[in-house]
Amino acid sequence: MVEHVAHLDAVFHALADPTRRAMLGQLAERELTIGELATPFSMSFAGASKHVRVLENAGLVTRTIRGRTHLCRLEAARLAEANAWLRRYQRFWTARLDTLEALLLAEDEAKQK
Amino acid sequence: MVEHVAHLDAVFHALADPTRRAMLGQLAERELTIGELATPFSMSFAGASKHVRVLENAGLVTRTIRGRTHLCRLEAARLAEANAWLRRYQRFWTARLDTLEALLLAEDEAKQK
DNA sequence: TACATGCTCAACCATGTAGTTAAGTATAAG
DNA sequence: CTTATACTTAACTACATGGTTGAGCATGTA
Repeated sequence: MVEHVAHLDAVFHALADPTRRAMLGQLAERELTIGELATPFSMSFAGASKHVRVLENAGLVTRTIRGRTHLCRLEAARLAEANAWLRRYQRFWTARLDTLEALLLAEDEAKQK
Repeated sequence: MVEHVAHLDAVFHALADPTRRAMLGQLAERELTIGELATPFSMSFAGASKHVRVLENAGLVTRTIRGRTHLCRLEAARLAEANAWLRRYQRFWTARLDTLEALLLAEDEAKQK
């Protein structure tokens, strides 16, 4: 919980682009190759490839090279970090989730006993 | 839930900088002037002011001009939008919060009766 | 009135980003 | 062996970003 800071820079930057968010949306359905990720967008192949690279560098996507195709998979851990950061502010927009958080903490304590 | 897309660009971009995230952290404690927001950082006043402008443009901060000082307040609605976007991926990193989500839904249904 | 304070704006610099095209590499298929 | 496919890399353009300094504009204060 200390060098996550650099992660957050990369993750939030990666998420700050609609093309990349859409790519993650696709990857939430199933693993896709670079080509499959590129086709929905009116953009050169190389351009899409660069977006994938950004997602990869942010740790949001992992790549498995299989022959000449590169299979991409959604990697959620860094999304969880971003979510964890945001959760610190949840009390500002709703009290409901505070209750849930309390439930979680209680659950954790129960487990630790 | 349709032109939120542009919001998300701005919000995630604003969050992709450690200085700005730290500023939000300060604003979570209490309202602060631009000067107060600037002092913790080894950066010119004008530089800090520009960061605040970015937060403001992203809708994360509102400003109240009071005499010659500008009071800044955290505005959480856009953070909530970002969180809502992330929540769509929660199932990928934990099952626990799915349960909580189910609880919330059940709660909502109970209230609607 | 004069001066200090809080902040913005404009101009500038260095670097980064998003996109392109073109060429190169490796793998699969004929 | 030859060609098509999947992808990367490099070079380039245009523009955004993060930072600076210096000037300017209100608003307090003496």
